[in-house]
Amino acid sequence: MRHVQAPDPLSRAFFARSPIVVAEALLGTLVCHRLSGDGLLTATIEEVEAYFGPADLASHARAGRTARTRPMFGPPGHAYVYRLYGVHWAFNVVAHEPGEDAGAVLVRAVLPVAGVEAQRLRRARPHDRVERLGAGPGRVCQALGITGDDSGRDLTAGAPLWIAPPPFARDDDESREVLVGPRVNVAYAGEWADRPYRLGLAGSPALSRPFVTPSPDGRADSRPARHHRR
DNA sequence: TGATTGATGTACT
DNA sequence: GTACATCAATCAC
Repeated sequence: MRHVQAPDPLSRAFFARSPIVVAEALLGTLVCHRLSGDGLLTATIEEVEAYFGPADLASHARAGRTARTRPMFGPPGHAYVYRLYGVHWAFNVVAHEPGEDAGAVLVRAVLPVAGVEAQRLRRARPHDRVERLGAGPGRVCQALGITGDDSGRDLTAGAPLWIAPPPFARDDDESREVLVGPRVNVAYAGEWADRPYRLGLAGSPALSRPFVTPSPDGRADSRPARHHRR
């Protein structure tokens, strides 16, 4: 396999902003995981969700600081990994402004870049198309080999797990356009369930599911919500 | 000490 | 479209 120069990690300051700002900034960036045996696995972030502090009824921080959620209340730029439905892992990046107590960005979908075959073999369904290997929070962790052991890890310190700036220019396609919608499966969160905190790259083949915005009459709109160009 | 609950994915009809 | 695996964290006694 071709040797790949490991890119530098994003700085602490990148993550020390509002979760929704960090969420949008993370689109197109590169998750890097160096694993003994598989070498360097990388994938671009295609879809994210922002979660705020205790006031956000959809956020794990709503219950306050617990053993599980401790990383969310810690310094920005660390990983928060938790078990979902007792089956899957989900990968978050801790992000909040200085002075705020908690916040994180859930990585819902990635597109494998380096170590694609290794990522394929890690998946329960290795026959999936590359574009679908990381299309969902659980799939992200399976493909990249991220587990609960990584929770609390500093993502700004480089190997073994870090996030690097976008590796590709996206000037000439519509992937720079950002889709916006409500977060997935947080209906229990009252008014917070409807807030537009799910972001994705328009035209990405790796989205976990389509973006659909509710229209004022309550029916689903057939067109995805469009955001400004970046 | 026991019961419920998910920021889901996969297999199956 | 529906069923269900599978379990840590959390909450109700």
